[in-house]
Amino acid sequence: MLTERRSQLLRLIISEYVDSAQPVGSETIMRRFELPFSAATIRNEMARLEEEGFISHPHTSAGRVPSDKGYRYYVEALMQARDLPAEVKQTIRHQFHQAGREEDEWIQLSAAVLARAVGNAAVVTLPRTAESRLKRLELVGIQDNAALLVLVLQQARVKQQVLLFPEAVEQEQLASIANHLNQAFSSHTGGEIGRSNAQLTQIEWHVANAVREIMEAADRGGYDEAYLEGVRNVLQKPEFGTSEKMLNLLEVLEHRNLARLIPFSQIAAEGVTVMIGSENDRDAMHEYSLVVSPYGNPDGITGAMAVVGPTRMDYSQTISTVRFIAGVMSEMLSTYYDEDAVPRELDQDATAS
Amino acid sequence: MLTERRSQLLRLIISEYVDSAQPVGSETIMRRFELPFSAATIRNEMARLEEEGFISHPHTSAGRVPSDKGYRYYVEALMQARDLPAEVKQTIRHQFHQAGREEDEWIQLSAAVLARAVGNAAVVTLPRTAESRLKRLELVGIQDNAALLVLVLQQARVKQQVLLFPEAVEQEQLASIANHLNQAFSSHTGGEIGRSNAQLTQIEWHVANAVREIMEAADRGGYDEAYLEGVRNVLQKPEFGTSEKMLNLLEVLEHRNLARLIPFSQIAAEGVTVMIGSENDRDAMHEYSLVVSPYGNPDGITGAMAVVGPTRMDYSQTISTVRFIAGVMSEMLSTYYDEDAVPRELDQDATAS
DNA sequence: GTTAGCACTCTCGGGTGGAGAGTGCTAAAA
DNA sequence: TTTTAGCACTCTCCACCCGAGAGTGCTAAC
Repeated sequence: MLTERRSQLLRLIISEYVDSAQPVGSETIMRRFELPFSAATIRNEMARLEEEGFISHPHTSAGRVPSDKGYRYYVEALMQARDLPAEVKQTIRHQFHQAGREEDEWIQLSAAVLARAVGNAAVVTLPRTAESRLKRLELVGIQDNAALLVLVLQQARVKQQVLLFPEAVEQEQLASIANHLNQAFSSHTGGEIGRSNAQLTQIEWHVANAVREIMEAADRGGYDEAYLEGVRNVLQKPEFGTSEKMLNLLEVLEHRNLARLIPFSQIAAEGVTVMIGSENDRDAMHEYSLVVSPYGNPDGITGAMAVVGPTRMDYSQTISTVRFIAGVMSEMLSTYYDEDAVPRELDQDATAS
Repeated sequence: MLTERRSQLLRLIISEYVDSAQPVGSETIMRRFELPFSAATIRNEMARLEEEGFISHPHTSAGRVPSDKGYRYYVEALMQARDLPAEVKQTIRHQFHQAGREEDEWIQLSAAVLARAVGNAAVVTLPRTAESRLKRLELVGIQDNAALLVLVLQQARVKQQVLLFPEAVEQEQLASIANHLNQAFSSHTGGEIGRSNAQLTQIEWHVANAVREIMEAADRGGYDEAYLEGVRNVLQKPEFGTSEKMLNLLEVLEHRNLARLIPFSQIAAEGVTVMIGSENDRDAMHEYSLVVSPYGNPDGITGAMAVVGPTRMDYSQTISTVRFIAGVMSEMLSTYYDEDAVPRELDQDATAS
């Protein structure tokens, strides 16, 4: 494909450009890396690299800049995937140990940790199952004709909604409704609840309907919810000289778009996927790269995390970091939320204080 | 204080500057408003207004720009507080009716609605009580030695946390623990739970301790949580020509700082408070104004909402909008969450289907 | 008190011109 | 055949200047 020397040269160009954000010239690179041949030779090689599309010229008399194809070749063939240093791992783990109490909180924390570790923006979706199942529901009266409906779904997700009744309902009656519905619908999916023909009073049917709606919305929502951190990391980079470019990026990272940012259909079921510049279908992303990884149990509860930054990024370090953090999160997920992590049968042996 | 004519002139200058974002000159304003005196007269008046600090000069030969003091005078004395047009109110109300199911969701929605209505950024804090009281707790097993603790607090707030036990605990036992703790602690505050000397088993004590921690964290957290929308509205305004200024604003609006943005100690308990530029203690806010209002029941559950934008903003329209939306939200809050809205006694008369 | 006239000040945009960086080509050296 | 030195050429960037335009402040007349 490429001669050894040209490969190495490409590697150096990328490394230098990632550092300096300046187009790199033949002279510069020769001095910087004390290469054993002259600038002229490098110019010849660069001309070839450019012919083949690995680097390009912003304008005639400027240095060279890696193209998307160049970065792609680098990621596939040149980059050595080095492991993170032990102390970095330690630091990251430590930050996770201060994780908040609620799921939302620690997902958000993970986005912040990732963003800081790679110096770019990070998006982390909430972990989801294919179809949620009801574990328990609870009705708590808050007014004569209003109650808070709390659903506990599998994998420790909690949903809540205020229900209004056409007439006053007493606390006792709420308890009995909850009781009945728990018996009827425990471990059912939203769809199953809809199709069920359990005997229900009118008011129970009203509640069951709300339960179904919430669960279906949760499933439909799927990866809608995600946390974004570190936008300022990206915006501070030299590529954002003009406020126009900043606004563009901010538009891409709008709250409403976050979930669409991650191309779920195109990422591997496991491991890190890299999408460089125009490899991404979305036009607005053509100047940015995405380093994505799913996390969680491959056939259970999963989410995805992504680093977003200019195509000029340290892919090696970013990939290692994403891989590591995805691992840590998968671990935490099975420790805390995965019901299959420890077989249920062990229950029998257990004693309680 | 100011002669009538100077007042009116100030009003026109502000109105023109808010529109155009350009320093306004004597000629411009004369032509624009067809004033019955000449530019020279206006220049004389402007010189006086400047002497007294209501307007200023960016540089010698530029037009005039309102100062913070000028805006302040405008807000106090010149601005007519006009009501929002009925159809705008209707539109806003309509947007609220599509409100989400969970409290977080509709607070976030309200921030988006406010931001759009005023064309600036908006921050809305979650509504809080002074001290939360436990309404009900629930333990749902998710692994042999882990359970999800769900707390329902007054005002329909829900908190959740995964609890790990030193040994396996069966579902029945969880139910009995929950039962016992519900009896002991229902309608208690976190502090009261801590001081209680109820008879508890070791594992119950473990759970009660977690409950206390969560509740105290929730109270301490207070206004920590807030939603921000419409940053791009602000960033698109002409005052943000340089990316530097954009970064400054983004820093102020960082997620972690949101709650500190609202100077709770300095806002009125009711009605709209306006803080213009350097009236705000925070240096970073000297170029921005804040239009703040609390919402909710004055002595019950309350939150605050604020509009953030450059000092050059349409104060009249912004104030009206904030006032109106705060009203709508207070209304919704008492409809859905305020337990005192309808006296409990009515319960007696109610019948249920 | 108001106005016209006018000199003055400052910004902004366009144009110019050199410095600097880097290229591509050619011809000689290895 | 590959590598290198030399050199003309190109393009950007920055500093500088200049004139147009907008607006002011002052003065003197109405």
